[in-house]
Amino acid sequence: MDTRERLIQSTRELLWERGYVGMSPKAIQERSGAGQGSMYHHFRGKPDLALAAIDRSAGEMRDRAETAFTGSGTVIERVAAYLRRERDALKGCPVGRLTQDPDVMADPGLSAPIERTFAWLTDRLAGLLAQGREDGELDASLDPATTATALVAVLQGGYVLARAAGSAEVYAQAVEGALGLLAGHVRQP
Amino acid sequence: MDTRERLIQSTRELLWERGYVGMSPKAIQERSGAGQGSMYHHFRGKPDLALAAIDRSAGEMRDRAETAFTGSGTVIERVAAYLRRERDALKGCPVGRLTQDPDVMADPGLSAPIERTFAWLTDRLAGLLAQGREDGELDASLDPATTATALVAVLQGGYVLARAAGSAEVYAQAVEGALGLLAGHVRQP
DNA sequence: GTCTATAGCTCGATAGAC
DNA sequence: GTCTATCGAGCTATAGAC
Repeated sequence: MDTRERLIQSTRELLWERGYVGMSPKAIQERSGAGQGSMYHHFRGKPDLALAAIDRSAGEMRDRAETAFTGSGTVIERVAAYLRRERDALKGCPVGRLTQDPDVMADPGLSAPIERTFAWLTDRLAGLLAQGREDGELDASLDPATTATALVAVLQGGYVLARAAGSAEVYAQAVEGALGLLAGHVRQP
Repeated sequence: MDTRERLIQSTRELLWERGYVGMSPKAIQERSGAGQGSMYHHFRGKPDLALAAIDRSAGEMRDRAETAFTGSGTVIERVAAYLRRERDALKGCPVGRLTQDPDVMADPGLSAPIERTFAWLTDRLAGLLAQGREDGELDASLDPATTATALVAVLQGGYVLARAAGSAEVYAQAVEGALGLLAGHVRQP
């Protein structure tokens, strides 16, 4: 891995662990093994480096979701697979956590990829639910858009509750609760 | 409002807006109008002041929830009233947002009130759902504990999505999606 | 109780040698 | 490309006068 790549990876880790306000250029340098001059040669500064890191994390999050959504099985099975996918619940969502960072949200360049990622995710999931409704797999009364938003919110809130409790199990409970609620809208074949 | 109280209120605001790592004693002093010496006379330092602020915010959050839970109406009505209660969605949850703060979670004294608050909230809501099930208002298939966790997660995640989208409306959509899912488990009278 | 002064450190960035 | 030196500002806290 070259220096530029190591800088991006270290920044991704630090943004995940400490957020933007809690992350210093010095910490990035120490973790990546790059020197001061090296960092400022490859990137204009902290915001520039953070943007590269955020773009990378957002792209990865999107790719993983798409993999689950395009998997095999019924709509409900694919949604369940996405929700139950293995996650490091105690670390939180590397993208979602940045919405709590004042300096990230104050910078339109940094907040835009976050906004796009969640807009895409919610829309994609809503499309999947709409398809399940058309196929007769899901109740006609189920609203795809609000339901999709609620499901994504369960994941993001699950991280919050897991961290609050200091237990990844709480995340799993939130997911099972959501799937239990969803089960009431699945039509029996 | 005396100086000590102004310090606590200013700290609550800053923790809400910027989190613990993003909040400096200097900012607290400027917002509260208290001087350096004054702040360190009333509190031992930043962690001590933050603890007082967190305790206050957690207590308020608990009181508001309890008010909704003990209101009039069926269980579903009270749960809906709690979920739909007016909130400043774009500001996020003053307690939940602290779970993303590395320095808060690294300090057991600061994280304990957060853990207690969410444990209480989830348990209280689970008890309400259990009662609704006993009363025949809710489906017997609904698990109170996981459902309660999912509902609290929808709120916490709703804040995340609202901030990501820059729109309080997204929070409302998450709530309506959750209530729509819950509706499938309400027994018709 | 509140003030000012000061400490020692880190922040985010720039400069210029190699 | 990477290094070291340096900058001005802000950080969290302590000291001691009033």
